[in-house]
Amino acid sequence: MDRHRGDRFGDGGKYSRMPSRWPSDTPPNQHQRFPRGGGISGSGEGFSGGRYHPYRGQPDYSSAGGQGFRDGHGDLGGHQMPMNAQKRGFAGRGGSPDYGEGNKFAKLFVGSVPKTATEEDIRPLFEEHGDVVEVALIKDWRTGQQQGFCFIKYASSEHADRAIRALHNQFTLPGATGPIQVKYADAERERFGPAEDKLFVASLNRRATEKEVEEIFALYGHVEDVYLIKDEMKQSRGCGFVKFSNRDMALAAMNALHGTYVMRGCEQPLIVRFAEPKRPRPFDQRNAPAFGGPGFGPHSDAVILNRQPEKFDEPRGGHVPHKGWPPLSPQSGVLPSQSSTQGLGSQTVGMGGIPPTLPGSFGDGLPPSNGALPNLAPISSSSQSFNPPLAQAPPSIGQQILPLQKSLQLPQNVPPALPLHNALISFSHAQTQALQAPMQQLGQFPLPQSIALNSFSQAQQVPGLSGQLSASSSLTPQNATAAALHNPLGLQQQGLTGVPNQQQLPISSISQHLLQQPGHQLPTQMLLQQQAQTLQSSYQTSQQAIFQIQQQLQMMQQSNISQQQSSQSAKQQSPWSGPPATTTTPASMHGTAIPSTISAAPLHALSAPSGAVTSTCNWTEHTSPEGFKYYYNSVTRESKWEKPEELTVFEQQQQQKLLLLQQQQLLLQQQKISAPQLKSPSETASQMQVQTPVQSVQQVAQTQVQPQIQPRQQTQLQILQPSLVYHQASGAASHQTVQDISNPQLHGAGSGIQVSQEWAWKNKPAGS
DNA sequence: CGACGGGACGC
DNA sequence: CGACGGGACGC
Repeated sequence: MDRHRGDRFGDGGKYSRMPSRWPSDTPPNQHQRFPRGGGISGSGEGFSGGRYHPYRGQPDYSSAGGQGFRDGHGDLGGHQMPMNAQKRGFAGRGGSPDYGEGNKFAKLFVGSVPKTATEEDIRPLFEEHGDVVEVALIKDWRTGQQQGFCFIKYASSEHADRAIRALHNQFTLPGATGPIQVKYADAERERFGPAEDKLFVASLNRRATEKEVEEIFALYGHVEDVYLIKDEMKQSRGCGFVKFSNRDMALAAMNALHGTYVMRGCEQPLIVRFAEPKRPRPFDQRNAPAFGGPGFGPHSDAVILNRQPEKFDEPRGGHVPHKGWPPLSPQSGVLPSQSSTQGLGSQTVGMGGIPPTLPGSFGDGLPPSNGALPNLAPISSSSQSFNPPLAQAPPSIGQQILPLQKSLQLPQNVPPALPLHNALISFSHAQTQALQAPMQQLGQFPLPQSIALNSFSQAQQVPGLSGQLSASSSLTPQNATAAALHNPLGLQQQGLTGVPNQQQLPISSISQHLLQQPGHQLPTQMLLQQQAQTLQSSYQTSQQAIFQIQQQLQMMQQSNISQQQSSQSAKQQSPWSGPPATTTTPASMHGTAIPSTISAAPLHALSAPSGAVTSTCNWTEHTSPEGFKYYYNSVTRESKWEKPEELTVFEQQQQQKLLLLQQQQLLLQQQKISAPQLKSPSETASQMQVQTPVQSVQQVAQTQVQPQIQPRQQTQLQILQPSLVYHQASGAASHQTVQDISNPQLHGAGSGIQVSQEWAWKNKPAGS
């Protein structure tokens, strides 16, 4: 049909794959058909290009690709939900062969296709990942010139999903200027419900690059896209969009980062919320909650009635950033032109108030160089861009804590209890961290490993430097949890102790110290009550955290299953069946290989808690831009205004689990309490949680009055509860952990750095 | 506070 | 190769 002249790229070179993807998602076979990599034409140098993710090719950390994950639409190849759930009314534009009759096909938009490409150039690549029903190279109907993009129609969305995961940003077609973009066609989007995997992010450091932003968000899931809005001068405007592979990741990130994470050089914590539709029409009923029957618009009374108080769908997280400014990949090297950065740095905050004592305190493995600012480059820094920014970057640590303070005096019409939600959310962070490592080991989790690890090791550092301690104090709890969670996975040893160099104060030792602290001097009463309240008020949020975890666990399980299957079954399978072999153990793991067996058993134990409880619910609550609640099913892609009964039931189950656990703990603790000394305030806390229903919100705010003690409690709890957490693993257990974990953060935050330091100091290794 | 690029429907 | 169809954000 339309072959085209202009053969710009004479070389028969095929697709040049982005380097980093090489190991993981190359289908075993099919190589012959589509020689990739090979001696590829260097043309596809994606790095300098202005597009996002020019860096994706960097070898450093992003090892595993985005595959192995169910994507936002909740499909994991194979099992599928009865498609019938697909709404008929709107979704399928009736009549069309494409959309009628089951809506099977899925059309993808493919961008960055060389205008000279032919179908023969394109099709094979996509056939590697699914049944291609059609390839449509779009060209201007007048000039006949190709437009540089095409549409690929797959037999089903599962195939399409696979293709997206495998190809988006992963290949550069010969002659193209950047990697191909693979996503659902606009026209398809409305069939798949709201894309709630995209976040709007503001309060970013204007000097931050897309990469840096990605690194922050990558802790919570696979970041597919980062776009920073820039002014005419190409300068970032401090806000942008982060797109995840699915909404759970997005939610996790939002939970953790919003209102808490302060980028270095910034005074305000990040604003993170679901992005509103790009199109001028914000919330057309046709798109998202499209169903619900006639007269069921956002403005109908029904909806309003359905509206709920404020469920913190967009909570603020107790996230304690790994480090204010992620250590950038070493090789990212230097900006050639320093000149271009003239005026920069001006808007960045000075070091106001924060002691400039933590030069080397950031990743990089740099030993904390005492006091010197020497390695702090002057303003010109931006060239070195990566370490130097410290120059004007006040110790992120301090900043990271500040946000928490701020969150305590939260602006918006948020109930005073809200701040404590931080706690829970931090859980999701810790959880994420905990789960990441294992998953990465499995090669299933597309997160920058180095980041997670760094977070760990950094937290462990807790060196004598007081300044850093503040950070440590806030990080430790999370890591403690992470560690705890690692345990059941058998990962703790590797994951934590496997970083001997940096680990100056292993969690275990911390815990021990904490345990050794006399605990009865605590004015616990109020605290406990407050905690109790926290428990209550944060239930909703915890639900989310729990849900996320369960999701992740599920994914892990599924991954394992598929792995097993794939390893058992013949190697010659459909190119797109099953995940890639995950044998490669990244060198970055400090040579600590994790037994491949870790996953299965413990995980099952985790996600198969006491009894046959529903582990997940595909329904999740969302808030439309207008503020109306609606519900979206990640599997069926249905969305509706009314709360699905499934969800209600699910929540009830979770609630029950919670209560159950509480009771168990109550018993457990009553026993202990009867003992001579009250050694564990946290126990009492749990007790109180049960006994004290709802306290006046005011008290919550006062929580911060008792800073130093919190950490102890927290850690203690960690130790006391592990069994519960592991074996019950129910949402309740998780919740518990979360809650307790959070406190130290809040308190540390509330009282500022000194407190944190104090705490850290007080808990320093025995000798002192 | 802030809000969207890059290419978006051929035959 | 066809073309949903209610009811209209809010600065």
